[in-house]
Formats: sequence, structure tokens, C-alpha cells
Amino acid sequence: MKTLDLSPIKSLFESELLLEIEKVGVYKKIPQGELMIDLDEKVQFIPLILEGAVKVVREDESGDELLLYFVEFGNTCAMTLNCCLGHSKSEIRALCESDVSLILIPVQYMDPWLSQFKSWRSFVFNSFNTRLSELLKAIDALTFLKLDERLENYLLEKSKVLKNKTLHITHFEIAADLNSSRVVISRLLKQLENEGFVALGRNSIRLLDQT
Amino acid sequence: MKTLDLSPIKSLFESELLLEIEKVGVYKKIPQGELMIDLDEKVQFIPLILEGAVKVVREDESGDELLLYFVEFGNTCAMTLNCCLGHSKSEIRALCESDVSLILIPVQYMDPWLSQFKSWRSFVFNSFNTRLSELLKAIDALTFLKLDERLENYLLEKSKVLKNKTLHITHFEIAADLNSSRVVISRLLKQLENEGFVALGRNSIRLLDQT
DNA sequence: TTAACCTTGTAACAAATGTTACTTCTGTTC
DNA sequence: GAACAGAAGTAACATTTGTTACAAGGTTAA
Repeated sequence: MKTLDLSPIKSLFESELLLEIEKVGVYKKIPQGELMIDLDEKVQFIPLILEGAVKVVREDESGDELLLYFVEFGNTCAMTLNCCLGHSKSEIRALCESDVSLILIPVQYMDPWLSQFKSWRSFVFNSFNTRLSELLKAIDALTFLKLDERLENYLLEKSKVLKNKTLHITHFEIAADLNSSRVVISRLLKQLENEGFVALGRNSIRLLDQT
Repeated sequence: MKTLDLSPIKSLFESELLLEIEKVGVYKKIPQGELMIDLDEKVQFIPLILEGAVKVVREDESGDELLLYFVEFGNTCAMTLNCCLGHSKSEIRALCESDVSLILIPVQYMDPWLSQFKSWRSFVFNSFNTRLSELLKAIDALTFLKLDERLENYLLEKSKVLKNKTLHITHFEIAADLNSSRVVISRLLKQLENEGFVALGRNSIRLLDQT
């Protein structure tokens, strides 16, 4: 087995911790579109994202979904930490939005590293911070924004994490992420097109630079 | 200055930590209705709730509000931990829903206690866990529930934290907490009354036992 | 090529929620 | 008691969002 390439996260952790990570971490690649963690799954590993973006969604009993946020490089999913610490099951579903490479750390290192490594504490707390902020952002959007504004935000965010002005996505998929319906999304997208915000094509939406 | 009465939280922490808390913690009482932490305030202390309930709300630029959740005994506000660790300002407002007694711990003990005391680590992570769950609950409600269901939940929750089946509250206040409008809340309450869920009076709502 | 399917556009309608306006009632203050 | 203010009831209407139904154009596979 070859050595892990830790260069992307070198700056996040102190060198002793990097050695530990190298010892116990497992490198993994997951292709775009694949499930990373499912609802009610027991979480045995803490994922450290090296590359790519993960989309985290919430689902209710009747199967309706809502996109919560994206997790990118240098972060972990606090929901996962949540599970690890509470030994509870995942309350969310995580999907790979693009090809993702990551390191898996077995949960049992969580607590000892917290008392040993300051950089681990910072990392974990930063993750919690970021997650709480993202959830607040999601709540703000749901509470204070109309659907057309949420749609704009969604397109911008998606374009950002995919590093691409053109999104290859159907109206139906957008509707699922925003927990709305296809017809409504089509209607609002048409509106955004008229406003010069996007150019619509089959299976594609191109974000236009605003003048 | 007399010694702190730590009996309510005795079971949460190991004895050495309790000694530390006794040394550096400041006991405080805040009467019902008073502000505990305001938006954009810098947080210098970690509050440990001993008694009472704190209501945590989010506000947008135009002054619209939304109730996020209640914090009760044995918990702290993870949003606050958030601020302490990130040295950022409060993203929420905390109000005392009933008379509250609490202990304030200066932020500088946060990190050293994390590496020293396992019970402190558990406590802090439990708080994060609880908060993340509460926020998810709030998101679920906003996304998947209709306003009448949110109203029911609100009344039940409020009754629970106040330990009282009769709520002394106006329709206007409810509307503010749910980020709706007074007329709509009146309409839905009337509906709940017809369904035998509540009995309405001036400034009061009594929850009826369901048959 | 034809059939089946997916994606999008569009219209008509329904439901949920918000807004405005006015009234009534009740308690408080002068 | 009169005047006032806050709380709640109600009606009419507007807006936002969701639903159903159908048509039109691509895409894919038999």
C-alpha cells in the first residue's frame, strides 16, 4: 500500500497529527453521483474531504428532499462528527456532487486526538462552526426568501462548487433540491431568463455575468 | 461571596472540573423576558443553564424574526460556543422565556478544559449535537410542515418548556415567533379551537388533552 | 423508422399564506 | 364614565406556490 498524499491538508494539522493520520487514515475516491452516507446509516469513519464537493440533503418520511448545503475541501461533515460522538445514526444523506477524494479516519481516534492535538480541536470546532452557519443560512433562506431568490442562490452556489458557469441539470432535479415542483421551477427559470440572469438550454443552464 | 450551588449539574461533570467551575464560574439570575445575548454581540462567557428556559431567535436585516429553539437545563447554547471558539459575534438573539439561573464561564477556559476533562468534551459535544438536531428540526418544520402544523408544534413545545398547559401570550407574539402575521395566526387558532385542540381566551391559550 | 421516454413550455386552476381594512370587545387611565 | 389602547374576529382580496393536464421537441433503443 502506498503512502497517503497529505499535501492538501498539510497546513491544517500539526506534524505529529499528520503522522497519525498517515498511519490510520484510509484514502478513498468516490465518483460523482455516488452515495457517500445514507440516512440512518451508522457512521464508523470521519471523512476528510481532499477534493471535490459533497452535497448534503435532508429527507422526510414521505421521501421529500431538501438540499442543506455543500461540503468542500478541508472540511468534514459535522453531521458525521455528530454521529460519531453520539454513536447515533446519520440524520442526513451525503452525495458526491463531483468526483471526491477523501481520507477516512476511524471514529475511535476522535476523542484521544481531541485531548492530544490542538489543531484537531480547531479543525473539529471549525467544522461545527461552519455547519451551524450553513444550517442557519438554510433556515434564513427558507424563512425570509421567496422561491425565486432561493433558486438564484442555488444556481450561484452550485456553479461555485462545481467551478463551472454552465450547469448540466434538469429542472426536475432542481425542484427536488429545493423541495418544490418541476413546473414551478420551469416557470421561475423562464422568469430569470427574461431578466437576463441565465440562458436556458436542454439539460443546461448557463449563468450570465450580470451587467 | 458565597459558594456556588452546583448540585443541579453535579452529575454532568467530574469532580475536579466541578471544583474549577466553582472557582471561576459566576452565578447569575435573569428575570423572564430579559435579553440574554443580542445579535452581533461579542460573547465572553459560556452560559450553563441551571434553571429556566431560553428562547433563541434569528432575525434578518428587515427585522423579521423566527424562533429557532429553546435551551433548557443542563445545556448550553452551542451558538455561543460557536462564537467563543471562532471569536466571532453572535448570530442569534437569546431571550429568557422564564426566570433563568445560570453559571457563566469565561471563554478562556474553554480550550484548556477540552484537553483536560473528558466530561467537558462530552458536554460540549452533546451541546453541539443537540443544537444541530434542533436546527434540523427547525428546517424540517419550515420545509415539510404547513403553518397549522408548525403552530401546533409551537404551542406544544412552549407549553412543555413553561411546564404549563395555559399559555399567556397574544396572537401577535406567536406570529412573530413563527414569522407569520397576526391575522393568519388568529385564523388558524380559531381552526384549532374548532378541532378541540385549544381553548382560546384573551391573552391566553389553553391546550386541551386530546381524546 | 417507429416507439418509448425524457425534458421543457404553457395554461388553467387550487390551495396556502399574506395584506388591508374595519369592527368589537376588554381593560386601563384620566 | 369617557377616552384610549391593545387584542381578537372577520371579510375581501392579492400573491405565492403547488397541481394537473397536455403539447411539442429531443434522445434513445428496438
